[in-house]
Amino acid sequence: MPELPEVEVTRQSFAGRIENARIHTAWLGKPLRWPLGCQPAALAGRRVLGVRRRGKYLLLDLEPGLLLIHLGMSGSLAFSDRLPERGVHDHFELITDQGSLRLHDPRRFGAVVYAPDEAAPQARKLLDRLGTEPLSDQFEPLAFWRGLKQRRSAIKQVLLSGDLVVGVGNIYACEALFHAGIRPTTRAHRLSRVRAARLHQAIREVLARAVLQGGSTLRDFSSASGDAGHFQLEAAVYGRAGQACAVCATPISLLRQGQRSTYFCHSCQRN
DNA sequence: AGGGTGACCTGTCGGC
DNA sequence: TGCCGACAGGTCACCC
Repeated sequence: MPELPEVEVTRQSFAGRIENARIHTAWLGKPLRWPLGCQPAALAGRRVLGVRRRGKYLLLDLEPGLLLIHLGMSGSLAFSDRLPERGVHDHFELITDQGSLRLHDPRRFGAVVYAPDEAAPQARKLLDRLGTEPLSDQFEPLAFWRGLKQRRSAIKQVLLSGDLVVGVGNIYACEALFHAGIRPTTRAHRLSRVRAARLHQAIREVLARAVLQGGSTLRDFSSASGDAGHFQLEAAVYGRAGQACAVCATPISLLRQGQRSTYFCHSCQRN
């Protein structure tokens, strides 16, 4: 479910409310992608100082410690002072004096990992390889283009790999490539500096717009406050195979790249 | 070392 | 109605 916009919207929806909360109880259900790395009971009594985001990870700064939360494909968080009874797909919960934070994740590709701090191996293992934050000033067109020049695989695969730029998943890779007029199969190293700059801009605009729209709700994503996203309603290509392109009316094409669906306009997007 | 593939897990949907 | 395969927002370990 969650790409950068969904993760950021989730963060914004509960960061302020959990700030300075004292953890009363931590509860762990079925195994997630990785083990927590500590006993849940060891988290009791700690404070939650705040919530940051790095790529698709949420970082809960504790006193002391750090919790890394990844939503995988089907995860979502809920934060409230009164949550309904736990369901079969609820697998982690932090009960605090300001409300409960609960992870719902049917496929369990998500994870909650404890690390003593950000420099600890448990955290570095997950964060070290991550590329640049696309909405930060660190993300520059020229550096992006230089990075692309070193990669021979299809541009969409490079975006999804997350080692050049983070947070771009299947939906927003398709959308950004459409807005930049670039065919998803184009080899990254063949993009000109001008087209790389166009893609750089498209990534920023698409992600920023999606955050404003509350993310994309395809099946059941909602923020930690329970609000659905609306960006899917303005997707130009994602999930629209066979429908007319809004720009040129050509039917949107569908192909598979690395076992993922790619949507694009054969006419608007060129090699 | 870059690049491609299978694996993880559950739910849903379309076709027969 | 029921069964079966394909597919779903991610990413890691493993091969060449």
